[in-house]
Amino acid sequence: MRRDIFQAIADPTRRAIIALIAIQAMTPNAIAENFNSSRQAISKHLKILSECQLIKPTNKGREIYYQLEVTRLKEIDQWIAQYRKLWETRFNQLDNLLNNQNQKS
Amino acid sequence: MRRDIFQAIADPTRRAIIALIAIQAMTPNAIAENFNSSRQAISKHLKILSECQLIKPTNKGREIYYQLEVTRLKEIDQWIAQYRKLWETRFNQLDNLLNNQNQKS
DNA sequence: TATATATGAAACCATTTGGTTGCAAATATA
DNA sequence: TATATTTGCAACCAAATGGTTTCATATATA
Repeated sequence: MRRDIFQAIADPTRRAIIALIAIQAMTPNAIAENFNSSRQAISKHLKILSECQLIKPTNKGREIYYQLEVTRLKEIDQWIAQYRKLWETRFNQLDNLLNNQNQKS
Repeated sequence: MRRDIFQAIADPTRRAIIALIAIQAMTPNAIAENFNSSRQAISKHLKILSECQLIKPTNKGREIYYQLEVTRLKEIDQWIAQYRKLWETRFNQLDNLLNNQNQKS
């Protein structure tokens, strides 16, 4: 099981779950009502999101509220950051230039 | 085949390929030298990256140079942006508050 | 021209993924 | 207490994924 945050956000259903509970914490049942697949399928997604700490459960009687741990998304942000300066400073044009020169491994 | 950009960057080998050719465009062989898996395995990754236009091939004789289309990563950046303001403005604390109140679907 | 090199495509395979159904445990409610 | 509700876990399954080996094609080079 790889179970890193990049793999966690790769699934569109999981991204939709993230978007849902970003507004407010929700129970598995309430989350599942927003999708066509079964509650158990959603629970599996919640498990994956929990395992990489993108969401955090809070027990309340027999219900469990899942809430977004938004700071975990900083990891993605940091990965993107190293490329952001490339598209901001037009270094990609430098790449075009390099592409027209002789190269060897 | 889902083949969207989130799925493309989910694989650690593909992220390593992106990091490699961000410096300069490279041929499949040159890229494969940096990994333990076969050239064909790398070629499959390049195909996936090409299909969602994260990289762009340029023919040069019998060689093909793959170059990063860095602007495609903006799509990830835009997805992250909607959550960035959450961790910047401490709205996640508001989530904690909501979690302690009664909720219904 | 004959040979070597660079690449992509196809066939195959083991593992992972995302889904299902069924069940058990814990908590609420009649 | 008996029943209903909420949830997680296990078993199972089809499809996707990431890898391999083999082969065909195109371009350099001897």
